[in-house]
Order: sequence, then C-alpha cells, then structure tokens
Amino acid sequence: MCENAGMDDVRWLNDDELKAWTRLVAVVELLPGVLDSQLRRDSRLTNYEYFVMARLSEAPGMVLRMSELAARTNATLPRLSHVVRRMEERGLVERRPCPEDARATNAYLTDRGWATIQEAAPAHVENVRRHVFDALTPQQVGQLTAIADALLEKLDPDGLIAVRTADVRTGRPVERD
Amino acid sequence: MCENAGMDDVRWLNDDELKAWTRLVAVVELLPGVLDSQLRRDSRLTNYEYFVMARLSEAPGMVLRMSELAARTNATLPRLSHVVRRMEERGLVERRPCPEDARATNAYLTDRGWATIQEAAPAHVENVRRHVFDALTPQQVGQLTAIADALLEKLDPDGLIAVRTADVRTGRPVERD
DNA sequence: GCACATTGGTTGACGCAACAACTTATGCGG
DNA sequence: CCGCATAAGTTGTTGCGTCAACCAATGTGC
Repeated sequence: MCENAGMDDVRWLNDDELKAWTRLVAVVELLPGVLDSQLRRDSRLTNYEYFVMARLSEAPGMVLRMSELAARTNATLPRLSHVVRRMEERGLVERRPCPEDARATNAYLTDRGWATIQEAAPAHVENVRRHVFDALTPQQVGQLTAIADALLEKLDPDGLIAVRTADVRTGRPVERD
Repeated sequence: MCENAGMDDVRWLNDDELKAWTRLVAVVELLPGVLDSQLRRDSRLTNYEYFVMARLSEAPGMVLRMSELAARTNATLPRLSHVVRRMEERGLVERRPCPEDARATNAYLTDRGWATIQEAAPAHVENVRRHVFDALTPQQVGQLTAIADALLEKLDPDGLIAVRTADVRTGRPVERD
C-alpha cells in the first residue's frame, strides 16, 4: 500500500552499517547500567554524580559555574540543577551565588565530596578498565577516539554541550576518569 | 591522607585511554537524546518503542515471546513489560498467552503498529545516517563494529541480553534499522 | 534610563527505567 | 504425584531526566 509517500529517496543502511548500528545501540544501552550499578553498590553514587565530582575536582579551586559544569558533563542545565540539589543535601557539593554575575551560581566540591570521589575512584576505574579497555587493543583505542570525535561533531555540532575540551589536562592530583 | 587502602595497585587510565573514554562517555550520553527527540517529534514514539517494533516486524509472523523480545532489544523483562503495556493501550502491539507454555506471553505487532513503523522508518533512518554514518568512513564503520563487538563481550559476557545474534538477517520486507 | 530581548538558573509535572516483591506455571527428584 | 526450585511475566515504588514555565539579572537600542 502507498508505495511512496514523497520521501522514498531514503538512504537505507547497507549490511555493514546495519551491523555496526546494532552493536553500537547495544553498547549505548548496556554501558550506562554497568557503570551505574557498580558505583551505586560500592559508593552510593550515580555514574553522572561521579562525573560531576570528577569535573569539579580537576577545576582550579574545585569550582565551576553551573552552566560550565553542565557543558563539561554533557548535560542540560535543568538536569544538573536537580542533581546538584540532591548532592548538596548529601553534603557532596555546595552552591553559592557568583560574585561577578548575580545571575550565575558557583558549584563547589566540598571536603566530603573530595573524600567521597577519592574513595570511589579506584573501583570505578577498575570497572571501566575491565569492561572497556581490557577488551580493546591500543590501536582500537585510537580508532575509538577518532570515531567518537567524528560522531560528536554531528551530535553536538557547535560544541554547545559536549566535552571536546577535555584536553584541559590540569595535571592536578588524581586522574581517575 | 590514607595513602593506600589496600587497593593502590589500580591500573589508572593513560592519556590515550582517558581521551577515548571522555569521547565515548559523551557519545553515550548524547546519542539517545538525539534519537528520542526526532522520533518523539515526528512519530510520537520512543527510540526504544521503535526498536521493539523493528524487532517484531522482522520476526516470522511478527510475533515474539516477551523474554526473547527483551533479549533482542537489550532490555530487562520488567522494562519491556511496562513498555508493551503502554504500547498495547495505543494499539501498536497485542499480548496473548502462549499456547505451548502457559507462563509465556507472545507479543504481536498489530496492523496499526506495522503501519506506524513504516511511516516512522524513513525519517528515523535518515536521522541515524545524518548523525552517525555520514560522519564515518567505510573503514571506520568496520572498526566500530569490531570495537563494539569487543565491548559487548565484556558488557554482556553470556549474551544474556545483547544482540550479537543480529545477523539473523531475515530478508524480510524493509530493513530500516 | 527605559522597554525589551537574552542569559543563567530553578522549579514542578510528567514519563520512563531499575529494583524488588509477587504470581503463576513448568520441570524435576524421589 | 508431591514438594521444591526455577522460569516467565506483571506490578508497585522509587528515583532520575525532560520539558515547559518561570524568575531574576544583564545588556542593548534609542
């Protein structure tokens, strides 16, 4: 029925692409769960919460504006706002108005937050290694970087959200994630 | 403080791995949103709902046991159960007890469901192509398949959930996803 | 300096996913 | 066949993410 609906010039996926797509979708579906469950079990943390603290911990003064923190954690502002509120209630971070711009809010990593992520880091990194990098050759690691980079260019063209800036290698204390 | 807690033999990530990890996390975070928002906007469907119908549509008779469908969509049974209930209320699928095993439930794709996915497919595939495969060289597509395959071996060792079986290329009608 | 758009951020409502508890049916050992 | 373990699904609760609405502060044109 209705053989074409004005958009029959669809560029369908060929066999190779279909295979890659199936695998990619599976990874995207399964990876978050693997990360979350380990962190939840061992450290009462979400993967995203860990990520937030990791970004804060490597920022000078362990402070970042909310919008900057959102960008560095690949999240929207509302999402971050909710997460930070919950984390603040647990004493992991602290929010204070920004002196230079009264609209802005600064998020600080507290001592308790710093201690928490330090304790959580080893097991988390070990988990990442076991589930990801133990499976890849050094060559594949390079390929993965190039591929993910290419995808990010399409997924977040203007770099509005994504963390292509993660080269900001502050040689600060720990490098766990 | 407390320099080692009995687990200081952590295999931290080196620079290359860290770079790859940052990119991969960003992709995993951003990709679902890109897929969901297009399907929600154009077809009132979740990406996962689309995936469910796609798997059903390529099954013989457009029927699958719930547990089999869950495995093929990389999901847990509770998750699928909720989703299918909602889809049934919208007339996209139908649930009927399995004759051979009274415990089991068969999920059927309805005519309405079939029509829905046929309408949704072109725009969805176009979206996938624009955000993913347009960014990759044919060589990278192959690399991605190998990498994702290696990861899946670690993420789902026993193949309990993942779709390594997606080579079941039923040359059926459409191949959209 | 005064409208007005824009930026930065928060809040509330709603939807979906994870987890645990529960129900029912099957299979198996004796 | 009877008791028990296991398999297949469903359901309820709880927590997180998204979206839209909102508020406050900044800046900009005139």
